Amino acid sequence: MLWSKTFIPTLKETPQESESVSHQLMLRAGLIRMLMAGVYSYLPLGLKVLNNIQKIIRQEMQACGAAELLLPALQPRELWVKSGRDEVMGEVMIRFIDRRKRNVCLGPTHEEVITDLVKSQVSSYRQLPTVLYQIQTKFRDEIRPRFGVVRACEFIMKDAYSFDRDEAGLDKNYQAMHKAYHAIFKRCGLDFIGIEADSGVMGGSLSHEFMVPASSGEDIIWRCPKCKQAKPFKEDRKENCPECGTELAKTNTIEIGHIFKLGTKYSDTLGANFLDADGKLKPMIMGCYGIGVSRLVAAVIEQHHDDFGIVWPQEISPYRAIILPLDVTDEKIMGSARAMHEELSACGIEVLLDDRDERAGVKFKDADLLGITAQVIIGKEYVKQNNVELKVRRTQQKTIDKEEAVIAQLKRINDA
RNA sequence: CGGGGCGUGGCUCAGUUUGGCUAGAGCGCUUGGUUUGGGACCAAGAGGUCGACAGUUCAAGUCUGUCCGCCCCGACCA
Repeated sequence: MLWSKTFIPTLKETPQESESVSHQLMLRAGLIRMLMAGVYSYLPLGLKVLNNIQKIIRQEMQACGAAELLLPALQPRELWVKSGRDEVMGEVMIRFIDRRKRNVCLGPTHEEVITDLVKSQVSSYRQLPTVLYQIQTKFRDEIRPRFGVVRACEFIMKDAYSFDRDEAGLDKNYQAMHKAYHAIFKRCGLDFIGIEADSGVMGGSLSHEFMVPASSGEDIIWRCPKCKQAKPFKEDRKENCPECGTELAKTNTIEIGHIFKLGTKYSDTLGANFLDADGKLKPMIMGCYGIGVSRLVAAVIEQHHDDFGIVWPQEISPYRAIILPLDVTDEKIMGSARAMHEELSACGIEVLLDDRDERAGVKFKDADLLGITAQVIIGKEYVKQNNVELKVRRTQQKTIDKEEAVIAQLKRINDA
């Protein structure tokens, strides 16, 4: 991709509309722009990161046997009245009346819709378990949207739902999801904490939250600074670590995922029953599993940045590399840059070529700000010997090598 | 919703305390020239209902009132 053909409006100065690091960097690096409080546009670079995260999620969901589908965001309010959550959701759910005078709402989550769907299509124990998921936009009229994409009124969520014949089946699916979540967050380069939690409005017996330590985090967790194995706590119990006695440390965190054992809460209220082998009608045993996909982007940046900008973890970097020809009027430099761009693109490796007629300093600053994992710098002196520089964003270390060698190295990194 | 802060070209801000002539700066943008390895320099330009409405006044970016928007602290959550 050529820089001139995409849309990456970078900001030299920090916009005053933001206070958290991730929000500032997302604005400065041209990932997002605000339309109104809690509502954001994802620009090409932001969308690329989002897509990379979604790709990881899809792979791990598939690995644990979940099938992808897409449910409507526009829903009949009636379903929510039936489940009893029309009242529970209160002002958070956006409701309105359409031209046919139908009472509708924008889905803040999808337990009702999925249960209604599965109920109408599944009637036998032979069809269970069924595990479905979607990646979709949710609408929540938050009391106070903040930290940019971290608490937004319109955001992207991955939500999965399991339907089982019995508790044992639910246990199995719950464990599989728990494991998948670990895999997803690890691949996103996150340092995270799994913690047992309240089920809240979702209801049900057991739930786990996945928390990412970040200075701007809204949730506080207490954990032992010495032994990481020790169970973390959500409330201030003023206790010392049960393992080693050390005083617990306060950690600000962002919640990026939450999984629940719902049991029969929704199957009961919405009548999702199946006929079991013993000829008896029984309610399906449910679980639901959410990941805040757009919020994950912010969480990753909170953990992966330095004074110069974002430092993307390998797998979610919007591009594998950014090529920086330092003089676009120089035939040799541009020839080399284009050749590299073409060869890597031909191998399916996505690279960004900064073809802007800007001074070297501007390109260096922007490249560091964007945080793409590798930078290929092509300057006048090196290009004479067909050499280019490869800079690793994370370490800022540069190595000089032949063009072909750098291409080969980038291919190796991509395969890894 | 309660508490605090802010609103002036695309971005960052000065000017508001103490009202006064055609509303400023830096960055960005356009044109020309000189530059060219860490956000260059010179020159000439374009770009503004000073958040909105109402009021006070000879005169309002500046004073008063109402409203709107955004940010931060609390309850909610992925």
